[in-house]
Amino acid sequence: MPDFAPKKWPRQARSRASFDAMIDACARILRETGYEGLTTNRIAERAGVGIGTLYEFFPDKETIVAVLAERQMARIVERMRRAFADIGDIGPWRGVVHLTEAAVAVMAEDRDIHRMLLRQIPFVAHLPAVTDARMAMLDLAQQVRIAAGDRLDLPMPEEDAWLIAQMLYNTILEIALLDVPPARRKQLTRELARLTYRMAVGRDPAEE
Amino acid sequence: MPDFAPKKWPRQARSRASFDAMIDACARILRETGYEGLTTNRIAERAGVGIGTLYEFFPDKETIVAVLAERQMARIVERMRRAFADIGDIGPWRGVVHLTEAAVAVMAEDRDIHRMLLRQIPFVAHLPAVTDARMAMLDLAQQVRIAAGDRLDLPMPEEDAWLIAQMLYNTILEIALLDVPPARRKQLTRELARLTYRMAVGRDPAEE
Amino acid sequence: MPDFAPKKWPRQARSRASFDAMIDACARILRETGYEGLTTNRIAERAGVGIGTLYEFFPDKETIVAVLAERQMARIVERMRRAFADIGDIGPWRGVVHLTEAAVAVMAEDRDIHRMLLRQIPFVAHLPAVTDARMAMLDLAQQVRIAAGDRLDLPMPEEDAWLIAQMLYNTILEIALLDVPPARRKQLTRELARLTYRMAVGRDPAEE
Amino acid sequence: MPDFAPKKWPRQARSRASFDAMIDACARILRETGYEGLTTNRIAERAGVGIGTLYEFFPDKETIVAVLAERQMARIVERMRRAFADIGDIGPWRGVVHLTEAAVAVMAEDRDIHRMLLRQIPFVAHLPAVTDARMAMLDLAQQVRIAAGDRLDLPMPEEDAWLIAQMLYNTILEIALLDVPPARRKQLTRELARLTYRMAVGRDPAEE
DNA sequence: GATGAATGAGCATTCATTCAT
DNA sequence: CATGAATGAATGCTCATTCAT
Repeated sequence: MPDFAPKKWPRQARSRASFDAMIDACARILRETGYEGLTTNRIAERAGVGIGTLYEFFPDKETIVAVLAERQMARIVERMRRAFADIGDIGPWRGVVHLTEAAVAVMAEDRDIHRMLLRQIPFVAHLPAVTDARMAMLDLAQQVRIAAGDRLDLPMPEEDAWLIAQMLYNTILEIALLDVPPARRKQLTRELARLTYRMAVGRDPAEE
Repeated sequence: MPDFAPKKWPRQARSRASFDAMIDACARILRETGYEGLTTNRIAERAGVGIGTLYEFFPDKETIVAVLAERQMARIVERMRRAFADIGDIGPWRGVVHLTEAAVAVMAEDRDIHRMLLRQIPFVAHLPAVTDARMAMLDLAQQVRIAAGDRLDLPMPEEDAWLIAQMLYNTILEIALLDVPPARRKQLTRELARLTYRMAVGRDPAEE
Repeated sequence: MPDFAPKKWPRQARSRASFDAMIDACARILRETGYEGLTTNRIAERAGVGIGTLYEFFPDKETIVAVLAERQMARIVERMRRAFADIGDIGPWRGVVHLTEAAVAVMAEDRDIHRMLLRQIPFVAHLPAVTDARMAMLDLAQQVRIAAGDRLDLPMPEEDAWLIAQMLYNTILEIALLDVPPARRKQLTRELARLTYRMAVGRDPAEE
Repeated sequence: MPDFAPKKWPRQARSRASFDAMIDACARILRETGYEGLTTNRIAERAGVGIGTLYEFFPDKETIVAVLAERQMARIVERMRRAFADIGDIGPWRGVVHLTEAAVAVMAEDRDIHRMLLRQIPFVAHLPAVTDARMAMLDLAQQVRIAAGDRLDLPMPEEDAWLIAQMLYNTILEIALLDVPPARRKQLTRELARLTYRMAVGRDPAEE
């Protein structure tokens, strides 16, 4: 797996503007035409820079996509971090709901770009930034476990956490990409939280 | 969404051989070089037929992939059908385990091809044959519900079934594609069954 | 210049039916899709015969078109022959008008097919059948000369006849292919006859 | 009807050279092999540029031909303009002769290329540049009328002018494409002028 | 540092024609 | 006689990438 690193990072303001414009153009083209409409020449054109400049910063097309994906994932991770900070002592069940809702919300926000990135461009799923974010679901799973106090009595804690993380990641994404009204999405999200709680704790949440 | 139907189906033995050889060559090239190495000329060459013959049967490259995917999905569906027939009265918990194991087993069998098809070629996920198979997971979810003997008391049956189906499909695929020893895969599968049971029934299976 | 002769002419009724069906299919496809939509496979299909049968009769695609063109030209020539026979002693000016009108009428009748044949398929113009028909205009030019009694006093009779023939052929075709109401076409035709008369005789027709 | 415009016009000297080389290669190949031997790869090769460069400037093969045709037509129009300017007060009959001779001369000059362009490539006839040049014959027809000093007394001035223009355009082209010695061509041209004069004025030119 | 003209390997696809049955 | 499955040379065109300016 190549590492998809830019040839150089922008140092000065002007460079940074070009760099960002290219990432931005990439996102816009992706939204408008999908991955098969994405060409390096088009990116440069839409970014208002020469094609030569593009290759000054990026070694190849994939890297531009990778950087875009990393930025998106960073946004998601950041938002999740805040959500974790939020939960305080609102209680275990409400904590789970809050985290799940936060996750669905961030991914749903830039729905189109995430759909392209995560569903239409195979190599993106293998980007460290993405697999890391995915593995971050383990924390959520862990959280549920804690929420349950000491009652988590699954026989294979590690494996179960991994499985729950898989299920959460995929289903959160699935819900987030759904083209339905926000209310509907919230409904499904809550129900997903309940199922997650059941999985981890073995019974329904007492409260609510 | 085009319908990816062959221009014509083979009628005679000779045609059938060519047709199958092309589907087969497609699978082999996919395994060896991935989707970006798959070209119509290469398929024809590897199948030992002229490129013209390929276009005699298939209107384009995608359709060959689609037919390959359909065949694979048909194999899976068939195997699942047999698994459903198997369960008889082995009891609810063992039934769930049996079905989950069967699902993982079929998908794992042709692991490489399924990885390419379902993870590397975006449009395959939208093929009717694939979405149908995916929706068939609803049956498995339903089965778990029945296994629970009326004890299923989730507040939104339809939504919950959909969610469970999503989780099962994605996680089964995830496990099946894992490059681990069969024993490990079996372990994870069993654990997935347990989590599924918990989700649907709200408690651990009594027996085992 | 190849001679575009069929490999064999149909001898029996069944053959003749196939042969005609192919010529016919050729005309229909030409009308519907133009020359670039004309393929031998399509001709065979539309004619309801196997592609092999087509090549049993015709050595190549061009020959089919050539035979179609010949048939059309034969129709034209035949009609012109009748028109010549018609004129009798209706007087020189009316004779010229009659012949010109007849020519425009035949070509206009199958306007679409003639447009394709004579304007879209370059080699058709060089077919003997076509150049012959074209040269037949010399007769019409001659007729005008006779119509003028002995007053034709052009200095280069042969060259003038050739020039008049060129002008007549091209302009008759031009008028015939015009997509205008028949009345308009008739008007232009009459006017063409007048100009022709002027050219050949050097003054306007006395009668009318 | 597409508009056959280049994707971009050459701006710098180097571009201009490539551009012209391609148009030139197109003309050469046309002369040597006819339209069916004209392929984009061959044009690029003969022009000494990469095939990519060709598509940098032209969206498709047709457009190259169209630009070549436009250049040829421009040459013709320019020459005709000069011929019109020439006539001054040389008298009506000599004016007509001069214009007709000029028209035949320009077209005959690049005989081979015009034959290919105007007789072998159907779509060229429908190019604005060509239909415009054709309609310019109306001016010549008009000129003849003026030359006649008000004596033109045809009943349908507009229609007659159109008819005369058709006859002139087609016959001038016919004469120009003839593979005969220049003297012969001149002879026919003069005779054509005489016939035109007769048509328009109704009598032979007095002078000469 | 930025540019953009130039590149060319490579791809999907067509269609006239053959020949074994 | 008729067939139609099979052919493959050839075509138009794309696009990631380079490098001279």
